Amino acid sequence: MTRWLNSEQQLSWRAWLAANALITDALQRDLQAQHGLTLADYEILVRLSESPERMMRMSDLAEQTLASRSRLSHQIDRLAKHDLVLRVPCPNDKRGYFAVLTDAGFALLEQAAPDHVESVRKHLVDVLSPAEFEALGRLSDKLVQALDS
Amino acid sequence: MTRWLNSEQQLSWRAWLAANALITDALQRDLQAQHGLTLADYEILVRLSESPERMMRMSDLAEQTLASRSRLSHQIDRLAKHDLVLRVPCPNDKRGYFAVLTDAGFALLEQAAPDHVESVRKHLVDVLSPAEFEALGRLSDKLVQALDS
DNA sequence: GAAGATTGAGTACTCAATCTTA
DNA sequence: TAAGATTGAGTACTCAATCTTC
Repeated sequence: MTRWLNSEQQLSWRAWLAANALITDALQRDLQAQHGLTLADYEILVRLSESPERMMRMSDLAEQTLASRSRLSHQIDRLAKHDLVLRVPCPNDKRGYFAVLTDAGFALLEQAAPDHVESVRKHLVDVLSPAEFEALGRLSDKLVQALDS
Repeated sequence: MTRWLNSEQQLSWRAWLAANALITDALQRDLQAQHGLTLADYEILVRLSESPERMMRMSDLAEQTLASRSRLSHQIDRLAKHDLVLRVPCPNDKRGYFAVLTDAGFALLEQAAPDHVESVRKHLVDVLSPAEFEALGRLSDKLVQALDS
């Protein structure tokens, strides 16, 4: 027997869907218009910039950015074509590669970051009170934990 | 001067991003594997099924499903190719078209709906307490309201 | 045989240009 | 000129197949 959602749950569910789609689109539009990057591109640059030597193994990067390996591979192709990242073979494991952030990539990230933070604040963080935003974070984290198992 | 996010806000922000991506992917995977539909396809079928005569103007449908007109047009092409929807010219406004849910489309939706609800419960609704899920809905709704203005 | 990573074909989305009627 | 809707070209993602090294 199907346990349908009641009408309040329906509304919550649709609000969640809509918030996701609208905010993601808004952030993506800003980032694209201002710096020619997709959100996924931006995430990659951020992760690399936070890593030692500004490099990460392809598989680790895929995992952290929630992308499939295949998708990441195509994405790195595109970023490499614009000289924002570089592929370097791994000396220890000859199957592996590192993606390395170039100086140009780092420079672009430094340019984009303030605008992106502003955009995240405008569409998400500053729309809620600090307590509300924290609550949203806690709920989101709970959902993530559940999915990882 | 850029107002960066503090480290707690960073964590909340990343949790929100991750929850979005993971849950959307999980729902999409289930729907695709079980019924060969994307989430966007499903939304279209739902909206049509809830409308009088099971039909809607293309522009209204685009607005409700948060798609661009161009994207909706391509999507309806694909759904029409599988005989799940149908295009019908609007008699009052000769510029306009209706998308109409076919019997086959309705039947597929009836098949898919129970599985999809189960999937939504499993990955989202039932992971949280009723109060938590309601809170998530309220916060999401607040975000949506803000974006609409 | 399994893990790291890439490839190509098919599918889906975006953006600007276009067509038609209001 | 605006609005409703579509089109096609370019770009991005998915899935299964492949290659290489472990």
